[in-house]
Amino acid sequence: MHVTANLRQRRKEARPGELVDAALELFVEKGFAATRTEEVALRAGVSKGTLYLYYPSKEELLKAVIRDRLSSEIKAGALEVEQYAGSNGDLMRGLLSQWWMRVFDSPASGVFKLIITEVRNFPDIAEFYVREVIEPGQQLVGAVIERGIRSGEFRKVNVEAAVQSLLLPMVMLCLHKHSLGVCVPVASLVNPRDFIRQHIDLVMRGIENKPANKLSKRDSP
Amino acid sequence: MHVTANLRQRRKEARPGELVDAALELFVEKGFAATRTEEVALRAGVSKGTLYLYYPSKEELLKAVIRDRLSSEIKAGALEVEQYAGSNGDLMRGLLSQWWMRVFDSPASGVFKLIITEVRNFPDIAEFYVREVIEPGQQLVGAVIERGIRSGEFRKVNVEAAVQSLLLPMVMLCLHKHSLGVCVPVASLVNPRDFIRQHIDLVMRGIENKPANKLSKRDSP
DNA sequence: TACATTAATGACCAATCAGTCAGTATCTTT
DNA sequence: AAAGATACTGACTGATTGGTCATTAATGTA
Repeated sequence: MHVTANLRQRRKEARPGELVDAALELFVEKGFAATRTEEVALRAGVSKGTLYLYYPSKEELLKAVIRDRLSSEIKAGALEVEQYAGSNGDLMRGLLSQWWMRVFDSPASGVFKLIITEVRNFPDIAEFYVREVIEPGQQLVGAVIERGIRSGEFRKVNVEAAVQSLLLPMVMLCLHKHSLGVCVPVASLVNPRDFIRQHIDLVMRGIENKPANKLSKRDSP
Repeated sequence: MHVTANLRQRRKEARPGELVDAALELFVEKGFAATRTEEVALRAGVSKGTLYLYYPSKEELLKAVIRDRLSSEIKAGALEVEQYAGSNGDLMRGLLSQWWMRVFDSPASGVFKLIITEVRNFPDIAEFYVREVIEPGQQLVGAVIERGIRSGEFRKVNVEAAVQSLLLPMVMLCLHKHSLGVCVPVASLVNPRDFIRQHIDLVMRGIENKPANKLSKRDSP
């Protein structure tokens, strides 16, 4: 017989992470207001009471979700830029593909949807998000563009605008993945993997100072 | 004296539109689940009972909002393309700025947020939206690009990808307007008006076949 | 084994809210 | 002016759910 089925376990360390994982899934899936706290607890394998042992309210749980799942994704890649030595065009291509592969297929991509949907009801999340994600991200990409302009590799484009042109479609695909993409296969809209490569090529061609080459160069060592 | 203050009015024709307007505002503002039906009724200037006289349930109200506020915005502009005579580059610039001015400052921009946030809970909205908005929109922009390619004015880019690169940032700004933009002045992120102009220029430069300004190109025009 | 500590539970409560309906006010017709 | 038709109202209800807390059980300690 399954005595283990209703075995009560004490795992103080593991609970917060499991609760936050479950909450992220459900908040992204159904929205904050439509998600019941008991559902979150159940998916995390505990009872509702236990959830309130670790988080004082549903709202605090939401804030924990956003803080935890973002902080892990922010820090990576800033060093990457400082250390890189090749051309700024290649650096940019590498930086964006890297970011894309790390974020799009991870649960972190859901945080974007969470922000868009919930930030208006919880304004202090906005301040955190702008400070911790938007500004560092724009800074990073903008710095590469500026370096490219100074070196003559890039045209004198408006840096802020170019940053948006590069990043917004990528963020938008993350949103689609968790909304329309669930109902209609995303592939029928665009294949994310192919699109990102072509998008970067297209916009970078608008930024770079090269004469119009007809072929992309794939001939490095 | 203001007897008119609590004057009961019978305006069968005007109610549905007013209810849908109020619902769009509130659903975009607070989300579908967090909006109370009585709040919608009050903002529309009627009682809750009246709302249920015109819409059988909250969910049907949501579907009416999306259908009504989109159908008005879809039809415009398809003719515009057929009739235009100038260069495809100028046509595209005109088409996108036109769309942008019509949508961004109108309540219709909120529908994008509504779709992203609620479509997962109401999958039949997805099918409608893809058929009525996404596909016609992509078709339209894609057709201009294809015409430009055939005429030699544009490079042989991947049409679907180029469409996304052009449109997704514009949609994303509509989303921001109704989420982060309310908390943090959008201007501090980007000025939408300036950005759109520069965005179109940047991406179109990646699409068009012109030589890069001063630098030489291989073959003659 | 007996006792102390505390992680985990789930029945419970108070508040909220979608949807109803018996009744009221306004308009139309005669 | 009276009667009939109907747009409108708002108090009410049943169901749901965020949050609580007395109780239970797992673990550590002697």
